[in-house]
Amino acid sequence: MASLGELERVVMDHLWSAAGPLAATDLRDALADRGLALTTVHTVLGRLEQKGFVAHDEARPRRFRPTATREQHSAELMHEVLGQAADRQAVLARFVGSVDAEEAALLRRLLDGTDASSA
Amino acid sequence: MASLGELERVVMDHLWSAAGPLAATDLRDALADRGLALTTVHTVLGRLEQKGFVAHDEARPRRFRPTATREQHSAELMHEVLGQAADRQAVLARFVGSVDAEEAALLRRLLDGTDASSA
DNA sequence: ACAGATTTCTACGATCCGTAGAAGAACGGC
DNA sequence: GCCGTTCTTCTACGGATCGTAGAAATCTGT
Repeated sequence: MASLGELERVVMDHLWSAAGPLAATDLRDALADRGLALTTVHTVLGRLEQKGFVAHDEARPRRFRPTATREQHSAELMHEVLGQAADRQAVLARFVGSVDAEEAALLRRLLDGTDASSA
Repeated sequence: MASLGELERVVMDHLWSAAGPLAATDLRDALADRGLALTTVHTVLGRLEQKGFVAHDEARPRRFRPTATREQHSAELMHEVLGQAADRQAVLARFVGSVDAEEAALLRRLLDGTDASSA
Protein backbone atom coordinates (compact mmCIF):
# COMPACT_ATOMS: atom_id res chain seq x y z
CA MET A 1 0.00 0.00 0.00
CA ALA A 2 1.35 3.42 -0.91
CA SER A 3 2.26 5.54 2.06
CA LEU A 4 1.16 9.03 2.90
CA GLY A 5 3.01 12.27 3.25
CA GLU A 6 2.41 14.65 6.11
CA LEU A 7 -0.19 16.81 4.43
CA GLU A 8 -1.78 13.83 2.74
CA ARG A 9 -2.25 12.28 6.15
CA VAL A 10 -3.96 15.29 7.68
CA VAL A 11 -6.23 15.53 4.68
CA MET A 12 -7.17 11.88 5.13
CA ASP A 13 -7.75 12.53 8.81
CA HIS A 14 -10.20 15.26 7.97
CA LEU A 15 -11.96 13.14 5.39
CA TRP A 16 -12.21 10.29 7.86
CA SER A 17 -13.53 12.50 10.61
CA ALA A 18 -16.09 14.18 8.40
CA ALA A 19 -19.71 13.13 8.48
CA GLY A 20 -19.84 12.94 4.70
CA PRO A 21 -17.95 13.79 1.53
CA LEU A 22 -16.10 17.08 1.54
CA ALA A 23 -15.48 19.61 -1.18
CA ALA A 24 -12.01 20.99 -1.74
CA THR A 25 -13.07 24.29 -0.25
CA ASP A 26 -14.23 22.53 2.91
CA LEU A 27 -10.80 21.06 3.32
CA ARG A 28 -9.05 24.34 2.63
CA ASP A 29 -11.17 25.91 5.34
CA ALA A 30 -10.63 23.04 7.75
CA LEU A 31 -6.91 23.48 7.23
CA ALA A 32 -7.08 27.23 7.41
CA ASP A 33 -4.24 27.31 9.93
CA ARG A 34 -1.92 26.23 7.15
CA GLY A 35 -3.06 28.94 4.80
CA LEU A 36 -3.05 26.60 1.86
CA ALA A 37 -4.05 27.68 -1.61
CA LEU A 38 -7.07 25.88 -2.96
CA THR A 39 -5.01 24.43 -5.78
CA THR A 40 -2.71 22.87 -3.23
CA VAL A 41 -5.65 21.05 -1.73
CA HIS A 42 -6.63 19.88 -5.18
CA THR A 43 -3.16 18.61 -5.93
CA VAL A 44 -3.11 16.62 -2.73
CA LEU A 45 -6.57 15.24 -3.37
CA GLY A 46 -5.52 14.24 -6.86
CA ARG A 47 -2.53 12.37 -5.52
CA LEU A 48 -4.60 10.68 -2.85
CA GLU A 49 -6.99 9.63 -5.56
CA GLN A 50 -4.19 8.21 -7.70
CA LYS A 51 -3.06 6.25 -4.68
CA GLY A 52 -6.56 4.92 -4.22
CA PHE A 53 -7.28 6.51 -0.88
CA VAL A 54 -10.06 8.83 -1.97
CA ALA A 55 -12.67 9.02 -4.67
CA HIS A 56 -14.81 11.88 -5.85
CA ASP A 57 -18.31 12.05 -7.21
CA GLU A 58 -19.41 13.75 -10.41
CA ALA A 59 -21.38 16.52 -8.78
CA ARG A 60 -20.16 19.89 -9.73
CA PRO A 61 -18.31 21.09 -6.82
CA ARG A 62 -16.58 17.73 -6.56
CA ARG A 63 -17.02 15.97 -3.28
CA PHE A 64 -14.29 13.76 -1.98
CA ARG A 65 -14.62 10.78 0.30
CA PRO A 66 -12.21 8.14 1.60
CA THR A 67 -12.40 4.76 -0.13
CA ALA A 68 -12.01 2.95 3.19
CA THR A 69 -12.77 3.75 6.78
CA ARG A 70 -9.98 4.81 9.04
CA GLU A 71 -10.25 1.49 10.85
CA GLN A 72 -10.11 -0.51 7.66
CA HIS A 73 -7.06 1.41 6.66
CA SER A 74 -5.26 0.85 9.96
CA ALA A 75 -6.20 -2.81 10.05
CA GLU A 76 -4.92 -3.23 6.52
CA LEU A 77 -1.67 -1.60 7.47
CA MET A 78 -1.33 -3.99 10.38
CA HIS A 79 -1.98 -6.93 8.11
CA GLU A 80 0.53 -5.59 5.66
CA VAL A 81 3.21 -5.46 8.31
CA LEU A 82 2.26 -8.91 9.51
CA GLY A 83 2.08 -10.28 6.00
CA GLN A 84 5.58 -9.36 5.04
CA ALA A 85 7.05 -10.88 8.15
CA ALA A 86 8.70 -14.23 7.66
CA ASP A 87 7.62 -15.60 11.02
CA ARG A 88 4.09 -14.34 11.51
CA GLN A 89 3.64 -16.31 14.68
CA ALA A 90 6.63 -14.71 16.31
CA VAL A 91 5.40 -11.28 15.35
CA LEU A 92 1.95 -11.99 16.74
CA ALA A 93 3.52 -13.30 19.91
CA ARG A 94 5.49 -10.09 20.31
CA PHE A 95 2.45 -8.09 19.49
CA VAL A 96 0.06 -9.61 21.99
CA GLY A 97 2.91 -9.75 24.46
CA SER A 98 2.95 -5.99 24.54
CA VAL A 99 -0.68 -4.98 24.43
CA ASP A 100 -2.02 -3.71 27.70
CA ALA A 101 -4.49 -5.68 29.80
CA GLU A 102 -7.50 -3.84 28.57
CA GLU A 103 -6.69 -4.47 24.95
CA ALA A 104 -5.87 -8.08 25.67
CA ALA A 105 -9.32 -8.45 27.17
CA LEU A 106 -10.84 -6.83 24.14
CA LEU A 107 -8.96 -9.16 21.86
CA ARG A 108 -10.23 -12.16 23.81
CA ARG A 109 -13.77 -10.95 23.50
CA LEU A 110 -13.36 -10.36 19.80
CA LEU A 111 -11.89 -13.79 19.26
CA ASP A 112 -14.53 -15.49 21.35
CA GLY A 113 -17.23 -13.83 19.32
CA THR A 114 -17.17 -17.14 17.48
CA ASP A 115 -16.14 -15.78 14.14
CA ALA A 116 -16.69 -12.11 14.86
CA SER A 117 -18.20 -11.78 11.39
CA SER A 118 -15.62 -10.27 9.14
CA ALA A 119 -17.70 -7.21 8.56
CA MET B 1 9.57 5.26 13.46
CA ALA B 2 11.49 6.11 10.33
CA SER B 3 10.68 3.99 7.35
CA LEU B 4 12.99 2.00 5.14
CA GLY B 5 13.84 2.23 1.47
CA GLU B 6 14.07 -0.78 -0.76
CA LEU B 7 17.76 -1.43 -0.38
CA GLU B 8 17.68 -0.54 3.29
CA ARG B 9 15.03 -3.18 3.76
CA VAL B 10 16.97 -5.95 2.09
CA VAL B 11 20.03 -5.04 4.10
CA MET B 12 17.97 -5.29 7.27
CA ASP B 13 16.63 -8.63 6.08
CA HIS B 14 20.14 -9.95 5.72
CA LEU B 15 21.18 -8.62 9.09
CA TRP B 16 18.13 -10.16 10.68
CA SER B 17 18.68 -13.50 9.02
CA ALA B 18 22.34 -13.63 9.90
CA ALA B 19 23.58 -15.69 12.81
CA GLY B 20 25.67 -12.81 14.11
CA PRO B 21 26.97 -9.37 13.25
CA LEU B 22 28.05 -8.85 9.66
CA ALA B 23 30.86 -6.83 8.15
CA ALA B 24 30.17 -4.55 5.21
CA THR B 25 31.98 -6.97 2.92
CA ASP B 26 29.71 -9.80 4.05
CA LEU B 27 26.72 -7.75 3.01
CA ARG B 28 28.24 -6.75 -0.29
CA ASP B 29 28.83 -10.44 -1.00
CA ALA B 30 25.38 -11.44 0.16
CA LEU B 31 23.96 -8.86 -2.23
CA ALA B 32 26.34 -9.80 -5.03
CA ASP B 33 23.44 -10.02 -7.49
CA ARG B 34 23.09 -6.27 -7.23
CA GLY B 35 26.74 -5.65 -7.94
CA LEU B 36 26.91 -2.93 -5.33
CA ALA B 37 30.07 -1.05 -4.56
CA LEU B 38 31.32 -1.51 -1.04
CA THR B 39 30.89 2.17 -0.35
CA THR B 40 27.25 1.89 -1.26
CA VAL B 41 26.82 -0.72 1.42
CA HIS B 42 28.56 1.57 3.86
CA THR B 43 26.33 4.47 2.97
CA VAL B 44 23.23 2.39 3.53
CA LEU B 45 24.57 1.06 6.81
CA GLY B 46 25.34 4.58 7.91
CA ARG B 47 21.81 5.69 7.17
CA LEU B 48 20.35 2.68 8.92
CA GLU B 49 22.49 3.54 11.90
CA GLN B 50 21.31 7.14 11.90
CA LYS B 51 17.76 5.86 11.84
CA GLY B 52 18.52 3.64 14.80
CA PHE B 53 18.04 0.31 13.09
CA VAL B 54 21.60 -0.96 13.30
CA ALA B 55 24.65 -0.48 15.47
CA HIS B 56 28.25 -1.38 14.92
CA ASP B 57 31.01 -2.48 17.25
CA GLU B 58 34.47 -0.98 17.51
CA ALA B 59 36.37 -3.95 16.13
CA ARG B 60 38.35 -3.12 13.09
CA PRO B 61 36.49 -4.46 10.29
CA ARG B 62 33.31 -3.00 11.74
CA ARG B 63 30.58 -5.47 12.41
CA PHE B 64 26.97 -4.41 12.11
CA ARG B 65 23.98 -5.84 13.90
CA PRO B 66 20.29 -4.91 14.08
CA THR B 67 19.22 -3.07 17.21
CA ALA B 68 16.00 -5.08 17.41
CA THR B 69 14.88 -8.47 16.20
CA ARG B 70 12.79 -8.69 13.12
CA GLU B 71 9.81 -9.66 15.23
CA GLN B 72 10.29 -6.76 17.60
CA HIS B 73 10.45 -4.46 14.65
CA SER B 74 7.27 -5.77 13.05
CA ALA B 75 5.41 -5.78 16.33
CA GLU B 76 6.50 -2.20 16.95
CA LEU B 77 5.25 -1.22 13.54
CA MET B 78 1.91 -2.81 14.30
CA HIS B 79 1.73 -0.98 17.59
CA GLU B 80 2.63 2.22 15.85
CA VAL B 81 -0.23 1.83 13.42
CA LEU B 82 -2.57 0.92 16.23
CA GLY B 83 -1.33 3.72 18.44
CA GLN B 84 -2.07 6.49 16.03
CA ALA B 85 -5.59 5.31 15.43
CA ALA B 86 -8.24 7.26 17.26
CA ASP B 87 -10.45 4.26 17.89
CA ARG B 88 -8.06 1.46 18.76
CA GLN B 89 -10.87 -0.91 19.58
CA ALA B 90 -12.40 -0.54 16.16
CA VAL B 91 -9.05 -1.16 14.53
CA LEU B 92 -8.47 -4.27 16.61
CA ALA B 93 -11.94 -5.47 15.76
CA ARG B 94 -11.22 -5.07 12.06
CA PHE B 95 -7.88 -6.69 12.51
CA VAL B 96 -9.01 -9.84 14.27
CA GLY B 97 -12.02 -9.92 12.01
CA SER B 98 -9.76 -10.56 9.08
CA VAL B 99 -7.15 -12.93 10.41
CA ASP B 100 -7.51 -16.48 9.21
CA ALA B 101 -8.67 -19.29 11.47
CA GLU B 102 -5.22 -20.56 12.19
CA GLU B 103 -3.96 -17.21 13.31
CA ALA B 104 -7.06 -16.64 15.36
CA ALA B 105 -6.32 -19.87 17.18
CA LEU B 106 -2.76 -18.79 17.72
CA LEU B 107 -3.92 -15.49 19.10
CA ARG B 108 -6.23 -17.25 21.54
CA ARG B 109 -3.40 -19.41 22.73
CA LEU B 110 -1.13 -16.45 23.14
CA LEU B 111 -3.73 -14.53 25.06
CA ASP B 112 -4.43 -17.46 27.31
CA GLY B 113 -0.82 -17.42 28.27
CA THR B 114 -0.37 -21.02 27.29
CA ASP B 115 2.98 -20.34 25.80
CA ALA B 116 2.99 -16.60 25.83
CA SER B 117 6.72 -16.27 26.28
CA SER B 118 6.42 -12.55 25.97
CA ALA B 119 9.67 -10.69 25.93
C1' DA C 1 -21.84 35.71 -22.93
C1' DC C 2 -19.50 36.98 -18.95
C1' DA C 3 -17.73 37.04 -14.08
C1' DG C 4 -16.64 34.09 -10.70
C1' DA C 5 -15.76 29.53 -8.92
C1' DT C 6 -13.76 25.13 -9.79
C1' DT C 7 -10.72 21.87 -11.74
C1' DT C 8 -6.67 20.47 -14.25
C1' DC C 9 -1.97 21.15 -15.84
C1' DT C 10 2.59 22.25 -15.08
C1' DA C 11 6.40 23.39 -12.21
C1' DC C 12 9.69 24.16 -8.56
C1' DG C 13 12.25 23.37 -4.31
C1' DA C 14 13.15 20.16 -0.36
C1' DT C 15 13.96 15.75 1.19
C1' DC C 16 14.89 10.90 0.77
C1' DC C 17 17.21 7.08 -1.22
C1' DG C 18 20.18 4.31 -4.39
C1' DT C 19 24.44 4.82 -6.05
C1' DA C 20 29.31 5.52 -5.86
C1' DG C 21 33.98 8.24 -6.38
C1' DA C 22 37.51 10.52 -3.63
C1' DA C 23 39.78 11.15 0.36
C1' DG C 24 41.28 9.76 4.78
C1' DA C 25 42.56 6.12 8.28
C1' DA C 26 44.14 1.76 9.79
C1' DC C 27 46.33 -2.76 9.21
C1' DG C 28 49.61 -6.33 7.74
C1' DG C 29 53.87 -7.67 5.60
C1' DC C 30 58.40 -6.61 4.83
C1' DG D 1 58.86 2.49 9.83
C1' DC D 2 57.17 2.29 5.11
C1' DC D 3 53.92 0.79 1.65
C1' DG D 4 50.30 -1.43 -0.57
C1' DT D 5 45.80 -3.04 0.59
C1' DT D 6 41.67 -2.76 2.91
C1' DC D 7 38.24 -0.32 5.42
C1' DT D 8 35.75 3.89 6.63
C1' DT D 9 34.12 8.50 6.05
C1' DC D 10 32.91 12.42 3.21
C1' DT D 11 30.80 14.38 -0.55
C1' DA D 12 27.83 14.26 -4.50
C1' DC D 13 24.50 13.29 -7.96
C1' DG D 14 20.23 11.72 -10.20
C1' DG D 15 15.53 9.94 -9.63
C1' DA D 16 11.28 9.89 -6.94
C1' DT D 17 8.08 11.76 -3.74
C1' DC D 18 5.71 15.55 -1.62
C1' DG D 19 4.40 20.30 -0.21
C1' DT D 20 3.42 24.15 -2.54
C1' DA D 21 1.12 26.97 -5.89
C1' DG D 22 0.61 29.83 -10.47
C1' DA D 23 -1.50 29.44 -15.10
C1' DA D 24 -4.66 27.69 -17.95
C1' DA D 25 -8.88 25.44 -18.98
C1' DT D 26 -13.57 24.47 -17.75
C1' DC D 27 -17.91 24.96 -15.71
C1' DT D 28 -22.03 27.55 -13.49
C1' DG D 29 -25.29 30.89 -12.66
C1' DT D 30 -27.30 34.78 -14.26
